[in-house]
Amino acid sequence: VTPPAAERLNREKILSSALALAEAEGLDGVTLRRIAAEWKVTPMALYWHFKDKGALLDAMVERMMTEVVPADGGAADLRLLTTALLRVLRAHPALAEIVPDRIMRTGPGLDLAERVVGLLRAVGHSPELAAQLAVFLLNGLVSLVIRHPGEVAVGDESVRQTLIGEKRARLTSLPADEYPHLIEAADYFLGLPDEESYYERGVDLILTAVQRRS
Amino acid sequence: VTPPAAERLNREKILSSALALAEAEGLDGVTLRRIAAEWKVTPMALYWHFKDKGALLDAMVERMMTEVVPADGGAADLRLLTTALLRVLRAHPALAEIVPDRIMRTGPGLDLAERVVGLLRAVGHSPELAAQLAVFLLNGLVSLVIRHPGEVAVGDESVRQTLIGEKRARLTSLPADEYPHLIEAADYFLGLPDEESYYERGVDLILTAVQRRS
DNA sequence: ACCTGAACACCGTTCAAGT
DNA sequence: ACCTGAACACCGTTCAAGT
Repeated sequence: VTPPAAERLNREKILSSALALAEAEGLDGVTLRRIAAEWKVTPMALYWHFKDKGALLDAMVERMMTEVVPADGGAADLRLLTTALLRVLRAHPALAEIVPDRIMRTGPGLDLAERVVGLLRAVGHSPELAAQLAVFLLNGLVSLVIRHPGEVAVGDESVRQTLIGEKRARLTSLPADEYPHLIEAADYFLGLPDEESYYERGVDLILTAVQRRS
Repeated sequence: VTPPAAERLNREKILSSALALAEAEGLDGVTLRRIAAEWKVTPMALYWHFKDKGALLDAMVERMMTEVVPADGGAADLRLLTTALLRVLRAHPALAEIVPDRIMRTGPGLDLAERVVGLLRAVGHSPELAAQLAVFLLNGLVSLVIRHPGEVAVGDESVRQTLIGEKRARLTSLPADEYPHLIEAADYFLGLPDEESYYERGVDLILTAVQRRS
């Protein structure tokens, strides 16, 4: 009566469901009960494979971090490391927000942090400042992704359109004499004319701050 | 049988409970059911005063933003505006994380944004770039507060001590030959030697990035 | 105008028990 | 070793009804 191994649940199956749910519906769509339902199993079955939901989220971030592979030889170049990390965050926007709290709980995350702090130490910064700069770098990248103008971290497409519509209405109906600059920049807040230049500027901003330290 | 006005529920009572809960237990402690219980009322009573929970959170951010008062004459100085905003975010750390998504839904938030974008426009930036820089500025400040090293956004003190203890154990048990730089900077990740210099450096980082635009 | 009652559709988690 | 059953302690929200 014991099911064959192939039909048994395992961490990999749970993880793949969780990642798929996150991509399809955002982080709120990742619930233990829904993952369990996908594998026709009770929610409590998951607790054998993961200590709790936090451990599952850790594993999701860990999986994500294994995808950070800087361009050849780029492991010693801060800009290349930065863009490699940004690429992965953009590939998993729903997960980006939990990265800062969990990256140091994962092996590949620790490796990445070690490299970044090492590079900043090599420039002559103190251990403490190097650490602060590294954290600032990560937070900056995450903010670029999760506060992406015009994006809303919600799975349902119709809800998203409604929210964007409301935002447009609010912005365009602002009194022009009181908020001239916001109205002038309304397009920016509602959606990006050019996504790539948004991220290029963002990375430049962050690296400028991190590197031009007096 | 109609209760006198003084005993009736109103937005102000709800708001003050919500803010107190946020301060005491973090954002997760802010639930409609608990607020209702404090006023000996059913949860549904709140729906008369606020459209939904999102509207309550908007009101909380709005209240917060009214507290942003730059030093005398500082409304035209980017650094003074920045530190005034930071002061308020630090006073309400549990609310800081919802500020970016909701600030533009509040009157005082719009006023602040208008001023900041205006200052950046005055320096010669395009409307789009001024907007991106303003958003970057806000996100940077919020990140400083909510990812404050050694802080955990959880109300319960004993749980917090446990989490901090686990983090310390993880960091100090790292193999010294693989993670020399992380170990060297472990103190930074576990708690701040000097909180004020952390924020000073943070503000400098952000303003450096925002102002030194080529 | 302001609030209640009852219900719906969810959550994560614990604990004992089964195979 | 791996999973189920039953239960607990919560969430936000809708809708009709009451005063």
